[in-house]
Amino acid sequence: MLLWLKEPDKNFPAQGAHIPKGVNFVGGVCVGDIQEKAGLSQSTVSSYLNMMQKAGLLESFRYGQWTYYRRNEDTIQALAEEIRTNI
Amino acid sequence: MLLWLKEPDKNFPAQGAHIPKGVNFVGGVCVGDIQEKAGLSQSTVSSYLNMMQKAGLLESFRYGQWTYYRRNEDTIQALAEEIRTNI
DNA sequence: TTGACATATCGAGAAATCCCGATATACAAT
DNA sequence: ATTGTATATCGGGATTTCTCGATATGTCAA
Repeated sequence: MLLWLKEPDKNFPAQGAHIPKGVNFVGGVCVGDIQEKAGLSQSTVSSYLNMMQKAGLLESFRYGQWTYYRRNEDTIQALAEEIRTNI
Repeated sequence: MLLWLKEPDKNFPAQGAHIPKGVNFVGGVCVGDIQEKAGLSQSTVSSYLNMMQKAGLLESFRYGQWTYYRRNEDTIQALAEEIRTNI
């Protein structure tokens, strides 16, 4: 999922249909689309995304009944760097 | 264990008492010393080390009844780099 | 307010991983 | 040959992770 979210346009249908005007949350993908691509149950995908958000790897914004997730590049890169230097 | 093996001198007793003259395997630590430090059973540690060796993260050499393991920096660094660039 | 939809949470079975004791193997010293 | 020591392998119980269906929560539209 993390890798898919590197290229949302390539891996998911166009997003933002339910995002209100004036809001800026580029690169976010709603749970349903991620779930469909993953082929896992809705509950599984929802909880994975939630975990990754709590871990800081993703950030999420809710618009109405939709929740959009996108990568938090800062923490992802920090983690990658941490691994690379300390492993 | 991987991290301990970054600094064998610091984390383990002096090695090489059973390594024959003329052989060059610096930085290797025998299973028994790793097991003692880990506080896990002998079988567990042995199998972990074996797995890591099969995965390419460690290399091992046997001298008599002793097996010495040390880090394979090349593959470890390659893995780290792979993670950093593709995550 | 009711019904429909998107997502979140809960409880639990299936599968994988962790880790052990018992035993096998390999080598060294007697 | 036999014994002792270091490591490897095997079988299985305990724990954790994975994943699901059922249900709850929140939101929109009629």
